[in-house]
Amino acid sequence: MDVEFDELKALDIWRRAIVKSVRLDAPDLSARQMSLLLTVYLTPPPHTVRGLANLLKVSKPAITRAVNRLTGLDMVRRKPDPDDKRSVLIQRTVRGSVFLREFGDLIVTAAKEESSSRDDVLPQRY
Amino acid sequence: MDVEFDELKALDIWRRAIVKSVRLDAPDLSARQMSLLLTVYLTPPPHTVRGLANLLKVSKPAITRAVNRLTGLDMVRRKPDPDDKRSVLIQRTVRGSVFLREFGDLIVTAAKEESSSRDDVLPQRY
DNA sequence: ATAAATCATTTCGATATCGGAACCTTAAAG
DNA sequence: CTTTAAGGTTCCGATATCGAAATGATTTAT
Repeated sequence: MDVEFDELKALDIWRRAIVKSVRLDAPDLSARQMSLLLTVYLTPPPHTVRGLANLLKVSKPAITRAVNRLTGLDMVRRKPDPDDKRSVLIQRTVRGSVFLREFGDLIVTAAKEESSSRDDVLPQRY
Repeated sequence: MDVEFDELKALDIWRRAIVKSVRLDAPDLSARQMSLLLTVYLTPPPHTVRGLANLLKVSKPAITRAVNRLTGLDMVRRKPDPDDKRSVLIQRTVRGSVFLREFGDLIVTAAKEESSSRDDVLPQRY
């Protein structure tokens, strides 16, 4: 019961945050892309294609594609590894930091609102 | 200061949850698709294409596409509106409920983990 | 009854992503 | 030195999604 209540609350915070993000016309990132972005920003470097593929349990080409997308958005960047010229380090960017800062703020705001105002949830016709 | 800390904590919970979801090979939903799914499950019906488009501030064809995807996954279903034959109601399914239940559990679990070990995992700045 | 507005989908050409195999470069092993 | 392994990208055909305009079906307004 308590668990179910927590789950519902958690899901609702998640909903509020992601709905706001979509409404703000943020880049429409997939779960893979978002998980990669968050990993690069919130876990200790170095981050490599191989390492991210293992962590997320997806193929290396899938990581390459996600990095391509995020690089196109200037949210991460590739840096050749000086110690192993086969390897590429995935690093942060200013834009990525800004995006995640704002996204974090959306979550915090959503958590604070937490079922106080229901203005934005009511369907149109009533 | 406190705000930044909360944001970081929130982002890290988000990271843990979404990384786990990706690792579990859950459907790779986009932000739009996830926001639509959560809205259908957590806000009061009825849900229509038009209403969802207004709520998420995206075009109606974008909603149609997202509903197509989620329908293919059997996570929502279309039901013709008996009162207005132009309209289509987007409704829940068993599979969608199960998915969100599990996803909610991932968030709750991530939130519990977070409070225990954070210093080891988080970088100094983001 | 006719015209206008509404709801959702379809179409269009273009781009993005899919999984998996093949590829290239570099590093390590023999 | 040659061979094998590792790291990452590119290729392949196929599918998915993009925004914008057009379409079909139904409802509302004149």
